[in-house]
Amino acid sequence: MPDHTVDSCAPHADRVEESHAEIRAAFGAFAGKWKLEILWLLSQRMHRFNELKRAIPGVTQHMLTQQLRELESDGMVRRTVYPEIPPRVEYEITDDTLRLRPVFEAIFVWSRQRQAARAGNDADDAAA
Amino acid sequence: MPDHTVDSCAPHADRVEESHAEIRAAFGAFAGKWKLEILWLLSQRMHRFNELKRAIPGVTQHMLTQQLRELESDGMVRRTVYPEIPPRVEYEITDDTLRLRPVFEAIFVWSRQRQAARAGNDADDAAA
DNA sequence: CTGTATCCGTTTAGATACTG
DNA sequence: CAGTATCTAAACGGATACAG
Repeated sequence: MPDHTVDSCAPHADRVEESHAEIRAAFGAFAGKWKLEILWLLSQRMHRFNELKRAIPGVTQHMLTQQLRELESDGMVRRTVYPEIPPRVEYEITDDTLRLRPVFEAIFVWSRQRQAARAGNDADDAAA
Repeated sequence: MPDHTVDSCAPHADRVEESHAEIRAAFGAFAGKWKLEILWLLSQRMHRFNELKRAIPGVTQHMLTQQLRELESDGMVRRTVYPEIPPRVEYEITDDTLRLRPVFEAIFVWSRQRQAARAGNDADDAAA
């Protein structure tokens, strides 16, 4: 999708500065040690609280609750409480975070290219 | 590049677990408050130390040095020292980080969709 | 210019106990 | 099950001063 809000003849420096502000804002939305991992898990499917806790080795209840609350107030995650015994709380992504899937896919591609490049370098080293 | 190490008829859960390990590793590579922003700036062009410092409002010399050293030892950034007076140090991306550009572009797309969705919701709210 | 060293406050993290 | 509350320790981050 081309950007028709900006004159495409504008000097490159303007676009870079605008991009810088944008990317800072975007990065801020998922800054936090566990947020990307939480969002990635939720982009696969809905999770209950303890499901997330088990799925993320190393996270504590304390931090998981905190990060989930921040994601919720940023509109990145929807929290649904079922008033049952025992209690059930489900976490889902919102439309905003569903659109993060291409980002995760791009990260996958990068990660695999990086591993392949390293394997290639290792092979070169071994051959040399 | 398809994954031929795994039977493509394998249950979905296997792929998800494999993906989880991959994405954790990938996230770890640019975990750190300033790393994504540094990598994004360097993906545009080479920067000198103080250029980066000026370009990243809020970063301190301390943290910038630390994060650059970590990125360097992870092979994400190349550091070149010119033994001149005054000293000159240049930071460039490596091939590994050049391939992060699609990730940044995906983040841009997401960021703009998010803003557009919010503007749309605001318009809906106003119209209702 | 490009750092390093130090001090200090904030954030993160882990452990434990307790609640609806 | 899904949290909250509290305490403590460690890691992170920022300000300042100093150095090659």
